[in-house]
Amino acid sequence: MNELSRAFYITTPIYYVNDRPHIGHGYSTVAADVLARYHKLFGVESFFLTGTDEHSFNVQKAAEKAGKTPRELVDANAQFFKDAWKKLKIENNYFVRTTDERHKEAVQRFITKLHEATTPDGKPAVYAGEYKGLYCVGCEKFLTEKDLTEEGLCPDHLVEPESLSEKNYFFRLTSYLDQVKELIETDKVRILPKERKNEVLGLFKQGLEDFSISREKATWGVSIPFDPDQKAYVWVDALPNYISAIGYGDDRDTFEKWWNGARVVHIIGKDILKFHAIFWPAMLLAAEEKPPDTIYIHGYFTVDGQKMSKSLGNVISNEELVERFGADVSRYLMLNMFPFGTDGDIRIDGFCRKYNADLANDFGNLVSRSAKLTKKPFGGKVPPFGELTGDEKALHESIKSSVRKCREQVESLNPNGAADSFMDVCRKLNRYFDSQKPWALAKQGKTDRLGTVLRTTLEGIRCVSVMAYPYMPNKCRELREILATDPVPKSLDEAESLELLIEGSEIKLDSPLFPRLEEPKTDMPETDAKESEVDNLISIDDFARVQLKIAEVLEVEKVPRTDKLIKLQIRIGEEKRQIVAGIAEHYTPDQLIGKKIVVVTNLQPAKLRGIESNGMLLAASEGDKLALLTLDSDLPSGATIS
RNA sequence: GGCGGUGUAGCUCAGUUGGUUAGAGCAACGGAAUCAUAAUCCGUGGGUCCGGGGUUCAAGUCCCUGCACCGCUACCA
Repeated sequence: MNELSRAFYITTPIYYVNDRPHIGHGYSTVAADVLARYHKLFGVESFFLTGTDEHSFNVQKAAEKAGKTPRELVDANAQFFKDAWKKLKIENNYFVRTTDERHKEAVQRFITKLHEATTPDGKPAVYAGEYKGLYCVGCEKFLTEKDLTEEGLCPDHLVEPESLSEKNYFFRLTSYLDQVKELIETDKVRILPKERKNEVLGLFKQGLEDFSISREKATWGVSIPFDPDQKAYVWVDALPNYISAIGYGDDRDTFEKWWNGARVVHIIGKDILKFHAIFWPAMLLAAEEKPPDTIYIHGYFTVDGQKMSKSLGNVISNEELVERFGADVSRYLMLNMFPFGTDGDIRIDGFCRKYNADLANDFGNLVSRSAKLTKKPFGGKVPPFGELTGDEKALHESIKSSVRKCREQVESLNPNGAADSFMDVCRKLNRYFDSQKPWALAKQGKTDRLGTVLRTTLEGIRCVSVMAYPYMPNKCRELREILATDPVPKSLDEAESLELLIEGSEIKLDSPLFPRLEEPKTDMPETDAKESEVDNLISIDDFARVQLKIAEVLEVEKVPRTDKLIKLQIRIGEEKRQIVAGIAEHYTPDQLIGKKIVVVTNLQPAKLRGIESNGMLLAASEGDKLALLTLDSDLPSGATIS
């Protein structure tokens, strides 16, 4: 395959506008930016799209709460993302917002196409239906029983969903499943990394249903053209951003160029895999457009083994990282702490260590040591070549092979591999430098040979400045200015030559390119715990709504054929109740009988595995440990907690 | 419980269609060197390639089985 022979269109997900950008968003965005910049450096025409997802009931709600119009809110929030990307030196070609008129028109056009479409088995692709279900306001979606936690709550928001029924339009996904499955099996739609392809194919086995593309109650959204009372629902609104941004609705030539003429790559996180790998290609088939070529699912990271979350207060923002390391280094570190496509853990001291090992020691120090040696014998100027030996020729070949590797790795969408390729060159240069002992040559007065060695090394560094440019555009520009060459490399080909520096031009190195950092134990980018607490504040009235009481456990029995569920008969004062809890992995029935526990008593009843649960017991957990809340000293059951 | 995945040096991982002394980066240790940002270079890993069984002239690599962890998902292919 030679994917580098055609234009390149890469996208990130559009980020939900109510979120604040953190390094999770940064990760996707930097990855896409680096890949896009590499393609440009390879001479491949590229288009890089990112943006924000701005419709939803929650946006409407948040705006009301903030006393703003939705428009004001999304304008302000979208700006946070734009600012973050600016700081990270993201060079997107376009920033799509789902509230753009242009996008909305494209969505309407897309929905109209779907509405007019007939499925392969001769049915309308879109039909009206009644949707009954459990609706979580937070998720702004209907949940199925199986989505819920053991307590019957939405797993993301931990609130009980409402029972709701409304008229919706549905997309007849089931009629396209065979086609989509084949696209994936045959890699016409390539799912990377390949383990993810299996996961998607597994979803087909489980069975998929038609999905709803509209909502009746929403007001902040795109109207359904053939039924303006309905608004487009998330997937049919969000996914078309990939085509609206390149002219699906209003510029067919541009659309042709980037959608049909380019290699279309969606970079996504695993949470939206199903929608991108299955829903999106199916809708595109119905709308008579081609599916994307590649969907790359990157990993998530945890911070010190824990999921990044507002409530844990361990969210790292892009700004914090940039403040500490600068944009370029942040870009390099974000992407290279662990392999692309797998989950990884970020440790508190990991960034510094990686920075010192790669950039300060291998890269920056190489620049310093070679530049310094040109000072005396050559007056700090680029020395001329003398006669080349086998060592220089071998080095040159070796660099060329690293450049090839760089190209291959980018072609297979692996930014880590590209970083490896230029770090390899740094190591090769350090090795070459050591083996030639230029400092000894200087003492021996072998100026001719010394010049050759230094020149070769400097040329090699220039090669690195080309290969690393997509990662660290500013640092590389700085380095190229030090080397007195064009600040911006024109093509990766420049990395294959060892004779592009201008002899006699001055090398201007005043301070280390990547100064070494102390490795602090704990003061990595500080988390915004304070801020998240402020965000989470509730009033005393809110708290008072939750009724907590002491209960005594009377009988306990494990719910058969479940891993976690346990059924408890409890006594609250004189009242007896049954509750179900997901603690079987941590407590045996015997351990629980007779215990005094804390129970939420005014929770809506829920059915778990068909067993009614009237309340929720309180327990604390961290990682895989869990402990019940009990009493410090004895009180009768039924006692209230406040 | 089902399906899928993973289990290789202290850590993160590579290991092609089974074939000579199992590799890389980081960390550690020893040495060299001293141009450099206490940076660099060289050397060092008695690793049961998770355990057990099997196929084979030959298995980290294939088959069976047990265990552990992860992902998706739950009366279910």
